[in-house]
Amino acid sequence: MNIHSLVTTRSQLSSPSPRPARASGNGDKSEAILLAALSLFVERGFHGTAVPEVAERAGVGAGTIYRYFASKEALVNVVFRQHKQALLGRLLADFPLHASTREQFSALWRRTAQYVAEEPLGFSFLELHHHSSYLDAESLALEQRAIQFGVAFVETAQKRGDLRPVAPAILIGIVLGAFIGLVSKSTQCGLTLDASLWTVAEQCVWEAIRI
Amino acid sequence: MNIHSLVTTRSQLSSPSPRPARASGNGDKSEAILLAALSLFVERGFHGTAVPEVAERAGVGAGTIYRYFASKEALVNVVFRQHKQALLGRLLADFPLHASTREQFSALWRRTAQYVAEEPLGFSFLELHHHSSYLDAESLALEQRAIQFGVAFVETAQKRGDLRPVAPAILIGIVLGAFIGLVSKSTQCGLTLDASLWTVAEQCVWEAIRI
Amino acid sequence: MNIHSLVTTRSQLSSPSPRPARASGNGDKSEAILLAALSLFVERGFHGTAVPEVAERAGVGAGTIYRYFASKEALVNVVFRQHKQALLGRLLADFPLHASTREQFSALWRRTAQYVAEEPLGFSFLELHHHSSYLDAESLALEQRAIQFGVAFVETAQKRGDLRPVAPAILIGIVLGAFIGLVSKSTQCGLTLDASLWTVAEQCVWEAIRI
Amino acid sequence: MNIHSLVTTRSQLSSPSPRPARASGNGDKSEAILLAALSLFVERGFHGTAVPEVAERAGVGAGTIYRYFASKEALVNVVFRQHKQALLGRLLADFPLHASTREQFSALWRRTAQYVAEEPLGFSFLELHHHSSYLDAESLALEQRAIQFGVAFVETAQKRGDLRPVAPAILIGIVLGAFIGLVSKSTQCGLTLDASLWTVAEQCVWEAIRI
DNA sequence: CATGAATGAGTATTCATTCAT
DNA sequence: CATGAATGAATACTCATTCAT
Repeated sequence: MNIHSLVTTRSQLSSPSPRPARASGNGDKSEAILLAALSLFVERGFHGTAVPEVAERAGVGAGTIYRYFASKEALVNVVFRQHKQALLGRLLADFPLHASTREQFSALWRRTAQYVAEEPLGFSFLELHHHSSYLDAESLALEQRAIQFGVAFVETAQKRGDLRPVAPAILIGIVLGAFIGLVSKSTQCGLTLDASLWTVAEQCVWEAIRI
Repeated sequence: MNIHSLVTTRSQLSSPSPRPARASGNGDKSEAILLAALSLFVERGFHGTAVPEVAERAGVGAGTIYRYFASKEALVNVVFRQHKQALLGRLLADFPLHASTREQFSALWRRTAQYVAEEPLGFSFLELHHHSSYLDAESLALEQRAIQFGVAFVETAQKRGDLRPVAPAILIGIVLGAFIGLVSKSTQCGLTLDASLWTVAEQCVWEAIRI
Repeated sequence: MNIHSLVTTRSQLSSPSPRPARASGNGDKSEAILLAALSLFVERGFHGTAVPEVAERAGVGAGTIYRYFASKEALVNVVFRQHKQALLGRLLADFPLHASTREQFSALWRRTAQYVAEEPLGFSFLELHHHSSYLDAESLALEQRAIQFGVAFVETAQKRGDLRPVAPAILIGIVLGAFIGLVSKSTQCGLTLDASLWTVAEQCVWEAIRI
Repeated sequence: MNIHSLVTTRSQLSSPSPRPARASGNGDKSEAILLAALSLFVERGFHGTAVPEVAERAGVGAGTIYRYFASKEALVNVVFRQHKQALLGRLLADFPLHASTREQFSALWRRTAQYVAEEPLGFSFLELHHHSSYLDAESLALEQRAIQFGVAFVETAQKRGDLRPVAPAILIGIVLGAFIGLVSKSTQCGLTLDASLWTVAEQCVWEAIRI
């Protein structure tokens, strides 16, 4: 699969917050539950979070959660997909297919940084936690799509001779890992990542992978 | 605190596996429990792991765990310190204080890679999981020592003019993150990290931080 | 503190059984749990009673107990206070402050006998068991009030020259002990304590303490 | 059964402490276990006491207890019988069969007081705890013998016209209860029961039952 | 639809008892 | 004999899920 086809197959990738309100208006409750679940999962992890806690933080009854989600596991999977899709959507939307690799890299980097700024909890949940014990097939498939996109980007760039000729997984691991480590460490140290720091960091990581 | 004093204060940092066998031989049970706990914590996380599961995988009775560890929390802290100390011990042992920054970086990179090769579960546990909800004071202090060492290394190298002049947390985040991302991604993709891949990756990440 | 002030400070002393039913009706469950706990604590003591046993006898799920009581210890303290208050309430209600010592003694004796007749389990629990290992501050304070009342009664009567001039604790120990021994022994022997036996016993014990 | 036959059937009633040492000398361990068990049962009750605690206080291994006693229940029954027999032995030994009722009562009262002074833990265990949930047939039989002795004493005295003509259980309950209440209350209040207090109390209780 | 009381399977932990040394 | 490490059944308590209101 090449990068072109991945970018244009943008089915059902939507951002979480400005979701089109359903006529019934119960999207409010569902959204409140998803938000409460997200923040608790980030704080205490999936197994460390009790469903009644989610209900309380969402301001709904415990039973209500089960009107919107079949189980605690179903809930965490919706949270996962909601945010994975939001991030992936941003990366793919109007992806500059014909720009230089450096410009493409910069676009990906800045879009992800933007996502971190706007959805810090979403990013923390997606990237700072281990999901292996509860993701279902649909979530895993979504994750696969994201990986394929990364691989396609790297392979295309390598063919152009812009990136080091090593296994894409290596480069992706380094870049994504560096990004996550950056966010995580600066949060840990109370360091605010402003535009200039993001730019410096982008330059650093670009140096790691470029030829 | 400078890097010299940190490196020479190498109190009680020992590797986990070749622990000096006690005459009584009951270290066996304790070790089996620690090993079982480690692998389960890696698979399912602390909160997702039940004590009886640990007992079963260790091949001991559930009650036996409490002869060696006061509680599930005490157990996870021993696991944490055991491996954090092992890793930190390797990094600090005979650290080449008078070598060039590049050589020091290489030593740290290869020693950590060596640790990953020998104790993959230990590394996964240490770096791929969120420990904030259960670490006790002693474990946090140990973690602090590791961070101080990293900061001291970076600051020393920056004074020498060898590393980019940005907040140490940024560089540490990038390097450590890249390392973790590399390990995690290659595991995910079934890619074996051999010596040459480690060397390439080291070169990549060095390019990210050097001036 | 004198007997007059104790008797008129009759705050929140209520009898357990005819508790004003709440509209919601969940007092039923709570009451069933308290009743089941009471009977089991009498039979086997606090430490000899398992929470699931209480649940089963109350006809509720084990978890339900924890919706009404924070812990097994909280439960036993509510049981204790419920019955201690009921007994103390009966003793203090409209206490004949201006009657003769003999009449006051008779009132106390008959009121306690009445309580035994109506709440035999409550009395057994209160007086036939050692509570020291689990009573909380509130329960101990209540117990203290009961003791103060007894001491005040004895001291007042001694000043009037109606009771033997020995330490109140001695007289209280004898009277209360005799009452308890009487109840306990007659239960043991299958002897029903009817009105005439109560009257005889009262006369006996009065002879023990009067001048 | 009359009092004469009971007093002369003094089979196997022995005092606990100066037990004839067995040749093997392991009576020491057994005795240490019984002593430790006694003090713990008094402090925390049977169900609140763990066997390893008994072992530790006795200064023996946990397994050793099971060389002397078949189970925790067997142990508590031996403790019970040991002390019940000791008390009963004192009461029956050289009982003044031909003295006046008043003198006989005084003997019983003072002998029991003496027992309290010498074996306070034994008395506390026997009389201040509920044993119904673990006593075996042999212990219950011993208890029956004690009761029969009391009944025989009362009936004999009643025939002589010295005690009130009410059911013996009533009088026994009052006397025994008063004795226990006295000990218990004075302990509670930190009051030392000296010879004169014992004498006063005896006079009080005698007044309760005499004609 | 929404609720939250009720539940029982599941959790961490304790403890009476056994048995290899 | 004496031990104490080992155990697993039992305990107090939690929590995902259901269902009557």
